[in-house]
Amino acid sequence: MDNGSERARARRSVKRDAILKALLQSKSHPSAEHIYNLLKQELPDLSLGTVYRNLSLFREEGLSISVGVVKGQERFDGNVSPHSHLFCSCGAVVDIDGIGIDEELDIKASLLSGCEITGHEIVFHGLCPECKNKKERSGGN
Amino acid sequence: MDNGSERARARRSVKRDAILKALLQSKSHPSAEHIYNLLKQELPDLSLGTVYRNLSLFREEGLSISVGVVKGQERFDGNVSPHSHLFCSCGAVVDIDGIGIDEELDIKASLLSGCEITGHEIVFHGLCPECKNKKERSGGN
DNA sequence: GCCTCAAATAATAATAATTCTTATTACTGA
DNA sequence: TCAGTAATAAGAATTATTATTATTTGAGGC
Repeated sequence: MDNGSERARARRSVKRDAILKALLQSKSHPSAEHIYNLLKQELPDLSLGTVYRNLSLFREEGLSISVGVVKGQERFDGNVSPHSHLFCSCGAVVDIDGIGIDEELDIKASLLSGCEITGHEIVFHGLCPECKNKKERSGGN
Repeated sequence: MDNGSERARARRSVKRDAILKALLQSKSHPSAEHIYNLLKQELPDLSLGTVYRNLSLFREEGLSISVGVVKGQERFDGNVSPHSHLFCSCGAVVDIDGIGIDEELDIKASLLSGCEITGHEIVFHGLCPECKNKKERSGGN
């Protein structure tokens, strides 16, 4: 087989690399705008459209995932291994590691629904550590 | 009988009732636009803003939930009892009933992360029955 | 039956996120 | 060097959602 076509995609690109690196290093599950603001300093001629474009590419290539939409903005994660997230009412998205994925659930759901299930994720709701502390300090609970 | 203050809120509103009824009857987890198109026939002077406004109210009042954003559009569900959903790549959202919520998970996640967890949901990915059939008929597995 | 008040509504303007378009630039292979 | 291709920036266009404003509706008191 001819991997010329392979070589043809996803080569050279300073900005692509910077966007991917920023995504991989971030723990905050950033939005496109978030990454744009982060990189604008070191890459002043970066455009928001380029960030959107590359984030879409990463997702298609399996280099990243979308963890959901918060306040209208899509949030991304460079950690593609299966793990869970908590969505805080303040807008923060927090990794929840250590919750195993029960593959039996997919089989069960498939039988129950007649759907073809390729996987699942667990979405937690509540308060991130900061908001939890703030609430406790102000007398709640 | 006189419970004036009760009567004072959420009384009269043909449109509110129609929107709520459409949401409760729908199994497709409609978007605001979806409901608007549905009701426009019987209520020609319904406005999209009214649909958005009432869907927000329902969510605040606990009469409905948001199940997520698909292709930029928020999708709602009048079934507020805990249950799971499958998100198909075609945009369909399918109820997955019969998957119990494991409350132990919330406690475990809380201990693991330092977050305050108020609940969780399971989000399945895959193909809805229609897309599954289509795929099988066209030869793929 | 009229009047007043408050809430619901429609229409539309405004806003915000995302996608699309176009021209330009940079790299690659011949 | 040159042609071809992909990446890019900038901004226009699109789309979903929210905010604003004036109007309408219905309830209750007179």
